[in-house]
Amino acid sequence: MNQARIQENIQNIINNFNKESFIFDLLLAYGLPKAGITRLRKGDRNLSSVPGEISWKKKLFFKEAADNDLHLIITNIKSKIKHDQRFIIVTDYQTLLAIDTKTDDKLDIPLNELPTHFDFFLPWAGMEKVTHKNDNPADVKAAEKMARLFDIIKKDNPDDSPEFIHGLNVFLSRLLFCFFAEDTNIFRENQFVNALDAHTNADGSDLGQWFESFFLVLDTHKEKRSDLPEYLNAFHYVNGNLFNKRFTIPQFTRRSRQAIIDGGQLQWKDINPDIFGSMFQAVIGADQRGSLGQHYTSVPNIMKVIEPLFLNELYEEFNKAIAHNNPAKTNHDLSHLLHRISKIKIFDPACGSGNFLIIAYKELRRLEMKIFIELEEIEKSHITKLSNIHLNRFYGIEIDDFAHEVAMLALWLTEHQMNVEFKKQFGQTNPTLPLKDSGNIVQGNATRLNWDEVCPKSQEDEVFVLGNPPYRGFSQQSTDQKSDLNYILGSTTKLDYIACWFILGSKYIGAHPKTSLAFVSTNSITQGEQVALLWPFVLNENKTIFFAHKSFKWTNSAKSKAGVTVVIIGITSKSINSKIIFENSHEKKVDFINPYLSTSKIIGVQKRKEPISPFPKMVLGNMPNDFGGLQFSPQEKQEITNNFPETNRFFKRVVGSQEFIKDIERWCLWVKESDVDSLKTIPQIAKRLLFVKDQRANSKKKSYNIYAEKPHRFIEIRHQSGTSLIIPGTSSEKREYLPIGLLTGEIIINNLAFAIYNPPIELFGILSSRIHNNWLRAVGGSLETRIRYSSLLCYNTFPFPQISDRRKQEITQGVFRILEEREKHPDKTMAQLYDPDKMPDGLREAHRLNDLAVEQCYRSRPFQSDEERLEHLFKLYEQMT
DNA sequence: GATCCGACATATA
DNA sequence: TATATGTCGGATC
Repeated sequence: MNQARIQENIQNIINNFNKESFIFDLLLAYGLPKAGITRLRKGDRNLSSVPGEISWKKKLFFKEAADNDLHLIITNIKSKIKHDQRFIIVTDYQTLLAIDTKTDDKLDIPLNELPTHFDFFLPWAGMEKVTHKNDNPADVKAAEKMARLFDIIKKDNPDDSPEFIHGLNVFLSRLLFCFFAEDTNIFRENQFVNALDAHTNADGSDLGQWFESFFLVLDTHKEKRSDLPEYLNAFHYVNGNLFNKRFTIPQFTRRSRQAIIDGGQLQWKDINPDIFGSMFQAVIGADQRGSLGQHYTSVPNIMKVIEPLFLNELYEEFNKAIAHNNPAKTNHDLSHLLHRISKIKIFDPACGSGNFLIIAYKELRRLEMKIFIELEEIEKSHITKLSNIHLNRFYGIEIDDFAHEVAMLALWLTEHQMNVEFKKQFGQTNPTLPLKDSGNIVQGNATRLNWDEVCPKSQEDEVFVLGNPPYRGFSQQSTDQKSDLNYILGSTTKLDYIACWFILGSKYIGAHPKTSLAFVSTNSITQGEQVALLWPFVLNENKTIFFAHKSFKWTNSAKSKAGVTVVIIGITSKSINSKIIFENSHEKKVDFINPYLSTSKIIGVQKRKEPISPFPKMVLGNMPNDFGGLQFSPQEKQEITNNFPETNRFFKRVVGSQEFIKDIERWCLWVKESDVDSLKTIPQIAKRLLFVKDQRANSKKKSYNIYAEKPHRFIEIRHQSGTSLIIPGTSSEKREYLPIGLLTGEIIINNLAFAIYNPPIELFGILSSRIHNNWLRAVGGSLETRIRYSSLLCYNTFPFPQISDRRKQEITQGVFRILEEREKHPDKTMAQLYDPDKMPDGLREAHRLNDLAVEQCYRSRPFQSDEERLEHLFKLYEQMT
């Protein structure tokens, strides 16, 4: 049961309040076993015989009270209860008091406010109030410690061969296992570090040898061991292939030996295998240290993937089964579900150190436990309950050798943790040692491997592909990554590297009836030019997007978080009627989700060289490619013109997005060929020209090299004198209107904005209209969530009808109204004028009138909503293309 | 020659 | 450190 459902349940209790059933309804709302609650109600499970009191072992002590001193009553109860009841509740049905006996948290609220405090009782639903489960400083500390240890050992062993590095990776993961084992009852407490400390020399000289024999012991059955000192023989057989290969063990020194002993002092049981593995990923490459853990996926984000991908559906089946009034039916359905979840395969083709696999494993084990609890309630049987969810149905591909070692290790550690949880509940469990098979984690390049070989599937297999593959924009990709993309697509492309995973994932799903996929991805594959490039390769063979999380900012608890905005996309070939869009923690059921993650019936808008509407040409501003050399701040310019007043004529104002929006003064050199010689006589300018010349000459690009000989000029010049319409290339998404402007005089627009030279005035009105804004947001690119204008994608594709001169005049009048309103605030920048909270009323009204005039051109009936505007635009777009 | 993008970049409070 | 909001020129077509 998820939290939203629980909250809904509680709201229902309050809305249809019933004194008699309140407490039982409350327990039901959290998904506690129905059969148990029924028996509690009948009385045979109630440990209290006092009327108005309900006492349920480990769960609840409830008391109805008419007295006015509820506080006194609850304190009294707290001091007397003896069946480990988690919550005490006392109420007079006006006020509700509650105590969480485990955390000592208290609740004191009017009863009708219960829905907003529903989280207080979440432990009933198996959700502990761990405030920052994913913000564990212990993980970071441990990772840093391991990184230091790695450095020390590396320094003492200057061997860079791949074999040695691999051996070191394996050694570190074994060490991690030992640390963890002695803190979590796999070994005895401190058994490993004590043994090491007592039986090796302080200078580290014999430590390598000791590890060699120690690992051999862990890999040998107790019966097969002989002549071992008692302290070594006391270690259990571990197996699981963790210790079965021989590698060169590094040399140790006093320092590295001490570092290992110090490592044992950490509280390893506080560490989450879900996260800590990711931290260690960056241990190896010193160049990655700064970005330690930047890219690991936090538990909440993993949940955003696995819940809609499969977990919610499994819980639906679970809830349906326990809702039967017929125990035999419930029993049957639950057994079926048990079987189903034991057969599920989970596959992460970019698994890193296995976070997704670990969380998925944990969630399946938890569901399995809940099913066992329900079955127990029904049967009171003593069938042997042992988990049937095995690590060998978890698959992964990881390119990094160390991460892949850690992934296998972390899966074992998680299995152990779940076994401990299981034992607490059922008194027995599968033994942790000797370790069984771990997950099927393959080390390799996922873009080159055959996924069907890594995770084979029969027609009956239910497979869920998930993960957070690497993102890399086209100009950041390495040569190898480019050839990976090329290999998959058969041609060069401007797609992000993650496209490999979507395309291969789609191929892997094929037409398989029981396979779905969901990845966390950079949002740029759902915007701008990439949409039309990527999605035809993905949404083939009846595949659809069946859920999507719209753009949200990437976060985790790493020190320096990756700067990216992400989406989550689920794809399947199953036919699913109602798709779900998640946005700002709200979900919306829809019929269709397009690759922009909205609901219009549009697949992808392609870049166009020419406008489809009767518009003049829009061009990118003038591109300096000057490495900063040809542009000057007012101070820099003044320094020169003060000394050489005749140089004033060489400078012109230059405007990009920022200069226009924030009214920033900036100057550039803009000269005729004939003036170049006199330019060179000014020392400050000559210096700049030399700089530009050098930079251009050193560029990899031939076209830049050519212009090294003309360092006084911008490389690409498109300027025309007269009036120009400026459209900023990037602008905040918070603004209701795109701030555009008319520039007069010789102002140079640079490549950070677009220009229409000597435009018809009504174009100003059309491009600043709400309906055009809708279009940009729908089909344009973006920088994270900022609006990014582009001529080919936004302007040339914008459908606008041919209009009469009268209409043109109406719009032109509106434009003048907007300009007048702006002029009333000469001291304000565009950023201030278009701040959605502070926009002057007059300006807003002028825009409203402009919108009306523009929208009149499409149809006489006014549009009711943005959705309606977009529908209309898409229809028109299809007609016009 | 022209342009769209960034597991971003940078200023500001 | 968190928040707000747009640089610059590389790589590709």
